[in-house]
Amino acid sequence: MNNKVKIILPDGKEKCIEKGTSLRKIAEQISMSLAKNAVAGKVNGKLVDISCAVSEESHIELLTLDSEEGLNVMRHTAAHILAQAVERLYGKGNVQFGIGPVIEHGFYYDMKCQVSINQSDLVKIEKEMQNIIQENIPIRSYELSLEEAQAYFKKKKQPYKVELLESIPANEAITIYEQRDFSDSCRGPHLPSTGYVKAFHLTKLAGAYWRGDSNNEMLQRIYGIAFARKKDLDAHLHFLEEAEKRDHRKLGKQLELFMFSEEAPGMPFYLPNGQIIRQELEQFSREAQLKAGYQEVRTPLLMNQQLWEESGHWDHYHENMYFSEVDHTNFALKPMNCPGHMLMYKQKLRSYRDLPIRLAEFGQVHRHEYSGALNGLLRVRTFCQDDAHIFVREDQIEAEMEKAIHLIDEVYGVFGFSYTVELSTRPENSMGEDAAWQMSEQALANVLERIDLPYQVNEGDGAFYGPKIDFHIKDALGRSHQCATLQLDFQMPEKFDLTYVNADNEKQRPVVIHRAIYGSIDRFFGILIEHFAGAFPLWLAPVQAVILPVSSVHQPYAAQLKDTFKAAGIRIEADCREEKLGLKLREAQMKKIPYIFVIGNEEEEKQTINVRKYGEKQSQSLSIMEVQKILQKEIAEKAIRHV
RNA sequence: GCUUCCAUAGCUCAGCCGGUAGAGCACUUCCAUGGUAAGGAAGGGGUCAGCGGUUCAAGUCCGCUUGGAAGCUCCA
Repeated sequence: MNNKVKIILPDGKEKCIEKGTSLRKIAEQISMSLAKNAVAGKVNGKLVDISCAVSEESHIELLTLDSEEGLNVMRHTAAHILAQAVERLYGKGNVQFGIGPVIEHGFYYDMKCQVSINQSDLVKIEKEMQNIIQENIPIRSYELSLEEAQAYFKKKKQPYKVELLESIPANEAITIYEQRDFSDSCRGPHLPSTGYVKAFHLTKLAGAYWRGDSNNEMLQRIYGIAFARKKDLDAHLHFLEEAEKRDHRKLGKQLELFMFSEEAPGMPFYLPNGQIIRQELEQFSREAQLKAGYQEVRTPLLMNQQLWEESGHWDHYHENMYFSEVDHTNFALKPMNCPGHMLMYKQKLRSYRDLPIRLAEFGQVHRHEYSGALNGLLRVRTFCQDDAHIFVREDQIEAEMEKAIHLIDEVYGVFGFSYTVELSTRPENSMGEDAAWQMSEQALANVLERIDLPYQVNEGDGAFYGPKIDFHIKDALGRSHQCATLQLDFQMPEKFDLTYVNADNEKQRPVVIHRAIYGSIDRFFGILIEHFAGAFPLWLAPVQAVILPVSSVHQPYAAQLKDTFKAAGIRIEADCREEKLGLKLREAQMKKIPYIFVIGNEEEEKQTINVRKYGEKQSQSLSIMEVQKILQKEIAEKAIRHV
């Protein structure tokens, strides 16, 4: 009998091994360093422990911590070590465990502990985890039948584990992973021993509902991050620090862009500096839209409840709406702009020749969000949408979608955002006929194919009234935000009985495209603050340049310059306080003002300006006209500052 | 909304085991006329988020309210 078996390595090389050889032994045969570094493996694409024996011809892959998959094995083991540490510290039987999966950059474990764990306990737990790693406890696994496993966890008083096992098919064997005093059911794989866990850190503590359902009990969740090297861990901690420095809430306060107040939770107050930026964003969008054939409109904030009942918002959305009763009539603050635009469409008879009609509005909407969901400008209860509704004939859908995509591309390009696109198709409880859905999904796909825009399909993630294309922008720290959206809608025209007269003088139903580019101007502003770390491009900067006279004798020249630049349309200030240049310069830098103009005797004599750009050390003297031209050009081009 | 944590001067924060409030920055005034990231001095500024309780005594301990932060789909 042949007790040899062939294995195929990732590079295509084949090898003959004894039947039943473990992956660890295979690694040893390949190289000592691989044997040392391999933490898990893959047999025919399936993740397995390094101790897994190979008994038939297979594709073999050995994983080290250099691969994402290997790293995730380590993170998973780290989660088990966390559970073990908690159990050691709080006593067996005092902690019930939920799930402990791997997440981006790390892991978490949900548990119910007799005594509640607080932030300062994390240090203690982390120390115990270090001990467990030091002890380098071997991790072994064995299989139990479902019944055996359930009995096992019942005995261990782990009700959540028992519940989890219920959802596993009865014929599947359950793997128990054991590391001395701790054991857990787990799909695996895991590291060979606890000592393989390298750099980790417990980051935060939070509540989490059992199985994510708010009707269930709340467990305590401990989050951790873990990396293959201390260096990677430090880099990630540095990234978190950087993100914190850029936090728009912090910068918003520092740069006096906006504020919040108890009197209106979740509703931003824009301070003069912030309002300038908002206005610029709005104006830029307005100009781009007008060029693209949109007409700007404005609809009331408050409309009667009946309208919202007709539009279907009452049914789907009234829990998120604000109401008010006046003159014995119920009114609602609009959570969306669509119904208003529908009424406008119906204002007169429309011909097929009129379409497409593109109605745009910077519409202020109110939506009641959970208090716990509020987050600076990123999640608010009132915000301004750069909303538009495009009324089209069916045959115009593709062309209009394409135009809208180009507009979005143009706008995002200005901020230096790259983006990815997702096409979401018909969801479960959707309205409308199959044919219409198929036609429209196809239309959207056609457009994306034609303009060669790569996209990902999200099956069943569309709105209940039609499919959509979402745009996700990537900011300077690599984080992704969903902003623009293009949604096809057959329901709204139906509900409002919208029609146009076709060439045969018959009434026809138009299709509506919902379109937003920034999405919420408020949220987009928040994203921009973090993207630029508060150092806005010149066209957005609330103060574009500041004049710093070296001493008070230069104040008249400062005043003259200020007038000149103001007249040229530049937002400029003169800092004429009786302070030293160094102080004024420091303050101007901290306000991230794009240009600093220093003027003294030399400049006044030659009628020049000594210009220093934000973030640069050197400065240069230029004539007034030259400086004015540079700034005007930079503003007109909406150039991005590279700081 | 729920869980945990937090709220002290305009801002950032200190304040131990409960004994009657502190720093830096900012602000005001004065001195200094200063050339590329903080010149010096003096001064004003607090219902310690709000309400209630325990106590001889509460910023501190306990409740409630308000506001804020993190998290609450990533399935052994």
